[in-house]
This record gives sequence, structure tokens and C-alpha cells, in this order.
Amino acid sequence: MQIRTRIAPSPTGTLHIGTARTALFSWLFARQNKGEFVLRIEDTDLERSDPRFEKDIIDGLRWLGIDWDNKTPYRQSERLQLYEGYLKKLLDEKKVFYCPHSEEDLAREREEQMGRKEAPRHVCEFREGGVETGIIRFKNDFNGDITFNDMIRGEINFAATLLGDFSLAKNLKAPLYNFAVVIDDYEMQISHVIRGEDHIPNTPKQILIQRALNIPAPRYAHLPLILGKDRSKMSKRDGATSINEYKKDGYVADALINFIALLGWHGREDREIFTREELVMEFSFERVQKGGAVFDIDKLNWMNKEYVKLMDQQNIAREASDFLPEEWREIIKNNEKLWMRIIDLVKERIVKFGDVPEYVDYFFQMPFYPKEMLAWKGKQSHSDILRHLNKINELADTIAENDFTKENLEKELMPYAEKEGRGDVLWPFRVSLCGKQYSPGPFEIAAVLGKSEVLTRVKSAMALLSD
RNA sequence: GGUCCCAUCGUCUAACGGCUAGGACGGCACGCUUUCAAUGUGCAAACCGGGGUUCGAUUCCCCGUGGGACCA
Repeated sequence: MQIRTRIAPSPTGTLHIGTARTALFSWLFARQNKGEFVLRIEDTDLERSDPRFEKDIIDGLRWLGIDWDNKTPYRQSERLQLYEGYLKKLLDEKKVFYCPHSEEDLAREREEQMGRKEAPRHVCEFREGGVETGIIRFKNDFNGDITFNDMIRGEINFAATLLGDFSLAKNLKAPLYNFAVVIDDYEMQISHVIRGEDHIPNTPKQILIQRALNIPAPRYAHLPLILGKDRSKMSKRDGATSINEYKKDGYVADALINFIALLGWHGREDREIFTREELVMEFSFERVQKGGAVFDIDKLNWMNKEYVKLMDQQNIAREASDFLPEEWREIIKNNEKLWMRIIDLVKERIVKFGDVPEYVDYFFQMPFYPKEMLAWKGKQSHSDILRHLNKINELADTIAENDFTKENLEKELMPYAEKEGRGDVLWPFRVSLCGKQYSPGPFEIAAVLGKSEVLTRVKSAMALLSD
């Protein structure tokens, strides 16, 4: 059998983590089985759909490297005549009907049913036909159980009668979700429908429609949801939900893929790092979790760092430079060697590339910091600090400009530091150079900055203290 | 309110009736260190509850409880 899967996002919002993971699993399954993967934009809701969201979704999938086989994505808005044809057919066969009830009528009916602790549903008195206005509903006469075998959860049953005469379309040219999906999945010959578990309740309706149309049902796999901190469906409140925000923050696409794959899936070994190819090989629905997974940014950060560590310095330098402000980028464009030396110092602390500017700012501009920061462990007298900085200034000045290396700095300064206390001497020195609580060591920084800049910064630290 | 889904450390998870319940993130401690990071070592941390089934249940069944989703 030809395997064909799809991702069918609505352009009513950006590409979020949950959709990306559904896309990934569908893609992995298709690629693993030498099948096809289809992108379909479900934009039947014209009011809420926006081309900008469609672009965001497409950009996001591209960035993640999840490619689809239909060159131009399908758009439901361009397939309206198709749905209309099927709707007319069902109308002719009296399997669907027009329901003229108003929203208010329906709402009232629901209220009453809920008051009686009944399932809210609408069984219409116009189900045998007779009117030509209102929405189009499915004439649901089935009173048995609808059963389907989910690839992740096994058998799932629904009592069909509780569904009532559910809605299919607002009119002939405006199909609703459940109807359009069934038609499209059939027309596109989707063999496996892989989607979030929030669609489980839609499945029996879709199966009923398939039966009415006498078309085959695909296999279903309902993925567990990705949850926010509060264990409810992940939303804006849980921080970045759009994939493109992770791109902007400088995450590595492969790291995000790896991380998302592990949200609800796990290999058979205690392994966490998988290449894309390995994921294609290893993925299986038997090993997909049933319960929802909380999105943990700390673990993503760890994983991203692992991926950065795997990159060579050239790539890190190139990637990181994209996140620098314009002026700094100009500087390194003319001094690539400088940039490589800087990256060499900070590369192992990069969590995500968006953080790089704050790690390297002092290489491009004078640091600003409160003078208290110059005190080792926060308790060192100004006079001691001044004395040390003065000595550092003196010793550093004895090194020739061309010999201003890490090794020579160490040779000149360490004896003094050892004598006076390493932290007492080296901390103020380091802060005077970078103005930061955390940074690479002072000798490394100094060697990159160069003699005159180092002397300037040490002196300005002294001036700051004397204020 | 109805229906459906789910349930192992704080988080992601392993275990497919039989071990001191394993790994990862995070946390903590120690080592290394001028700081942080990195790294090394170690520690703490979980089977939702109650009934069955069984020689034996985290695992199978039932009932609770809890969480979630969908419907409007």
C-alpha cells in the first residue's frame, strides 16, 4: 500500500509546537515508508484565516526541514466546488438535509439538554427534508457504536446516537471542518491520518460521513497533546509557541526537531540525541506515549547547546554573526580573525545564538558596570582594588604591544596574583575588561582586546572607583 | 453538563508479571577553577488510591480519584 500522510494546519495562527510535532511525526512516518507527505492549508474559515499565518507556517516547516511532496500546498478555499459536488450528491440521496434552526434555538435546546444531564445534540425535525435554507446537516440514523482502531490507543468507541444530526456545511459553498477533511483525505488518498488527540471526538463523525459516501476510511493515529506548565494545552501564555520565534532566538533547527521528537516519543535505548536520518529509521507509533507532555524549555536549551557543541567553529562563527547588531557585523566583516578569536572564547557557553551579542558586547564597546562589581565576592575595599589595578596596569605596560598574549600576561601577572590572592587581583581585572559577572578569563579577554584597550579599561576602572 | 482520552521522580521518559523501578533535563553537594560555563564524581527525587486476577503486580481487569480534550 502506498503510504501517504499529511499535515493540515489552519492559517488562523502561527505554526506552533504542537502542529510542528504532528507534522514531524507524519513526515517521519511517510519518509520511513517511502511514502508521500502532503501539506494542505485548511482555510475554509475565511474570517479567521490570514495569508500572513500561511506564510508563517510554510516558513516554519521549511526552516525545520520538513518538506512536502506537493509542490504547491493544497488550499481548501480553492477546492470549494469539489465539496459542493459531494454535498449535492448527499442531498440527492437524502443523506443530508437543510436545518433552518437559528443559533438561538440551538443554544436553548443545548441548555435544556445539559440541564437534564443529557448529551448536547441536535436531532432535527427537518431531517427528512422540506426546507432549502439554513445549514446542512448529516442525517444520523446510525444507532450502534462507531469503532475505530487507533494506532496509538487501540480501540475507541463512540455511541453514534449521541452525536445527533451534526453539521456539515454552512451552505453548499461553505463546508465545515469535518466534511472538508473527509473529502480531502479521500481525494488525496491519505492512508494515515496523524493528528492531535483533540481530534478524537471528530473521528466518529468523519467515519459516519465516509460511510454515507461509501469511501474507505484511513488509519488513524492520535498523538498526545503538548502541554504548558499548567498541564493544559500549550498556549501563548506558555512563552514562545510559534516555531519562528525559536528561529529568531537562534535555536538550531535540528535541535528543535530532536527535542520535539522526544515529546511523546522515545527510542528503545536510553539515547536522546538523534539525527534526522536516525529519527526516520527509528520512529514507530508503538513507542509513542499516550499521555500529554509538558514542554520544558530547560531541556530544549540543554539540547540546543549539545547541537552547538557538535558544530565546528567556522559554522558557529557564521551562525552567530547573523545575530549581531549591524555595526558589530560591519566590524567583523573587515576583521574575520578577530571574530574567530572572540568566538573561540565564548563558543562553549552558547545556549542559543540569540544570546551571543550579550556574551560579546564588551569586545565592541566599553563596558558599563556599577563599581561595586569590581569587588571580589562583593567585599573588597576600594583601596585594595585600586592598588591591584594599579599594579596590573604597571605590569601589563611592561609587555610590548606585539607580545600581548595570554601566555605573557600570565607570566607577568600571575606571580603578583598568587602573592596577593588570585581572586583579589584577577576578579577586578576581569570586571574592568568586560563589566560582567560571568565571562571568559581575564587573560584570554585581554589578549583579544590588545594592549592599549586593556590599559584604557583598567584606568577607567580606577577612575570609576575614585569618583 | 455529556462524551472521549490519559495517569512512573518537579519535567521528558524506560520497564511489555518476577531485580536496590533505569536514563535524561533541572536541583543539590563535592572536585577542578579568577567568575560563569564546560567537565568529573556523588546525592536527593516517582509507580494516584482501593479492590480483584496471580505464587507474584508499576505492569492485566474493575471501581474510585485526579488531569486533559472535545461539544456550545
